[in-house]
Amino acid sequence: MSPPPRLRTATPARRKPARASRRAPRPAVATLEMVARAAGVSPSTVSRIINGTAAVSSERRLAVERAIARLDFRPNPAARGLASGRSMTVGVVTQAIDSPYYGEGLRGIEAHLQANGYAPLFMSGHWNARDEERALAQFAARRVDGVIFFAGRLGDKALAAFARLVPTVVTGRRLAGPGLASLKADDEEGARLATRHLAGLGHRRIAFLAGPGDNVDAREREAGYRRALAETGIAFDAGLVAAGDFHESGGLQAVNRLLDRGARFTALFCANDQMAQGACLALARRGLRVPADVSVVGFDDLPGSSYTIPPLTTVRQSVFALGECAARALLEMIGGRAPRLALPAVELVVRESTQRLRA
Amino acid sequence: MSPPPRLRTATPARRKPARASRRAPRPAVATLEMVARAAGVSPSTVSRIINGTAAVSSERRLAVERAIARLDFRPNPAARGLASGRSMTVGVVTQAIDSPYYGEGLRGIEAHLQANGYAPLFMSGHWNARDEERALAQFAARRVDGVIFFAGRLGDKALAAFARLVPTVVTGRRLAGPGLASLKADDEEGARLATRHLAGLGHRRIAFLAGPGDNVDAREREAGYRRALAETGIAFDAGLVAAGDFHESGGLQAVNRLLDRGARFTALFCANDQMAQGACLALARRGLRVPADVSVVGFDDLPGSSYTIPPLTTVRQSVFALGECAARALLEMIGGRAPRLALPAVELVVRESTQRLRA
DNA sequence: CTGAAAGCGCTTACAG
DNA sequence: CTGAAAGCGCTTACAG
Repeated sequence: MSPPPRLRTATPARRKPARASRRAPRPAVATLEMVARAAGVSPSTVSRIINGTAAVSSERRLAVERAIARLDFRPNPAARGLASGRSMTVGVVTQAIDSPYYGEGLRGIEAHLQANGYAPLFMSGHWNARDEERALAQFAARRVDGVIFFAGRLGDKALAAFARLVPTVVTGRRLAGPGLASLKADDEEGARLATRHLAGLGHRRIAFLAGPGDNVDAREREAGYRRALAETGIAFDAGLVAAGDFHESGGLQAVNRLLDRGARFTALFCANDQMAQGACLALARRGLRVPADVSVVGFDDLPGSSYTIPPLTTVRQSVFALGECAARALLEMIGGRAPRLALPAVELVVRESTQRLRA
Repeated sequence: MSPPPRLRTATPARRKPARASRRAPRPAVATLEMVARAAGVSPSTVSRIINGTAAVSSERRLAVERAIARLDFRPNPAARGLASGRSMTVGVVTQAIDSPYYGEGLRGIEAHLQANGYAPLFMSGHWNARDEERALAQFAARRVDGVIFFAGRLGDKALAAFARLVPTVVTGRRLAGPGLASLKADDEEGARLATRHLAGLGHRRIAFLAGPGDNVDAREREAGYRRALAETGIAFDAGLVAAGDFHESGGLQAVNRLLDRGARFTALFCANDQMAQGACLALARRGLRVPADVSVVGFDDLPGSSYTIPPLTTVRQSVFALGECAARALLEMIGGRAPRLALPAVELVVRESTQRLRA
């Protein structure tokens, strides 16, 4: 594209005209200097008042505040960032801005950031390290004050290296270092809860749809499944486990494979809700009713999961809270404080896709 | 919060030290001046090369390009924005960053913007004019080069006024003016397609779950429903229409109301997929099978709608494409060109929630 | 408590 | 084709 022309809001780098023409068109936005002139003080003073960076006599303060209001002055963030070295902006590497799972987390991030005067800059990583790296590079170039790395595939090493330059909090893995903090839900505990719920209902043949093997959450969920089996005295049966990919289609295919190879089960724990949804469709197609013939539990509690047919029993970990906590921790780090890394506990949400095993 | 301390990436407003200490810690990022020095040219020349803003002798160009690569130089956007009046940033007012419906559109926007060197700044309007106004004010303060107003409730007047300051494209309504363009899917046509599909299957008693009355899309979808009825010689029956809110819960309640008042219908067209999902649950609870007892059609084709039980027949309007087109149109406006405002046509996606009326 | 001045890292008329 | 210089709109040491 050819370079775009200037906008009406532009502030061209042009020398001031020797003398302003009478009735020059009012510029689109006020500058600090205009406020200072209107209030009869120096720009420094206006800056100090805006930033609360020094005590100022109350009369001046009043005059300045009135001028700000009258001119509807809003500091230019670019100028501010350039002068102060702070951009009041936080980069967020999100894997897919439209993910039903992560979306809520972005909202949590946005809410907390906004409440503290920061603005999020979202960039999609598309679940591949190259795009993630590109996003980080862009963020560095834009001089963000910090970065939230919401899940993703980039290696721990690369992340740690980046964090030395820009304070970073990463989600979905456990990792720490200079400028780096992490936040991780207790996926194993959630999976344990889910599986024990099924066992408590009398089920002994509990199948499991696993997530991608290179995903930490997925692995921990499998660990929780196995731990719960052990705790309830059920022998692990590899024939009841099928690999999935966290998508509906993967859940559907996994159930088909399970059924095709003659696996017999009365309950099914899926490593996430999307797979559970696909699994339910596969079961329905095979004439198996949920929960009459097989009880199904998911994981995540997606927004839509209380309206599936039947409404899905699942494990909730508030992704909104995850986003909020990540943002909070990051701002704490930016502020030079120790980040609080606690997350709300995971909990089981019992709905209508599970029932007691009929004798 | 107390003002955060400077970051490692900061560029503090401090006088240069009288003499640099030997072995000063290498600054986190290179500046244009460093590149210029390394390449033995003036900063102006480096700037011109980067911006392709003037012809430069190829030897210099080579030297500069090498210096840029070696120092991994990336222009500081804040400085750039301040000097040029262009921020290379576009504000996007999104209603809910985690909406299953709009998410895909944000991806479309992001993709097109990124491909053209722009970065999106997302801000949630939460479906209320006050937050939307706040977002616009923030965008103006941040000196974005343009704004995409993705649906929303703000009045046409206010939007038109804003667009005089910053080029704006709005979706979900028809509106034009200085600096303002709009993009609107043909909702009426989509609804007409859906209803005619049902009529074509032999259904005569086709109920309708309407969306919120203050929503343009919702109103157009109702208009399409009525037009299709007229075209196929079916009398409109107000008793077969129930008000909804575009959410699952609203769809569920609307069906309950319909059934409670004894409405009889063999088909149901819902103004969006989320309501269709709630409607299906309500029908299931009343012992009505989809599609055996009632055929159901939705609108939007959400990512999950091919995995509902049964997979939902619906109307697709590519929201991704909508986002892309909006971004394209905006960049065209920013570039002083006439925006292209065409959108891909809506289409009916027939799946398993509809079937021919049994005699 | 307050102002004058330098500086942040760029872009771009201006003058060769 | 190229450089020196001014300017964008702020912040902040420095010096009262």
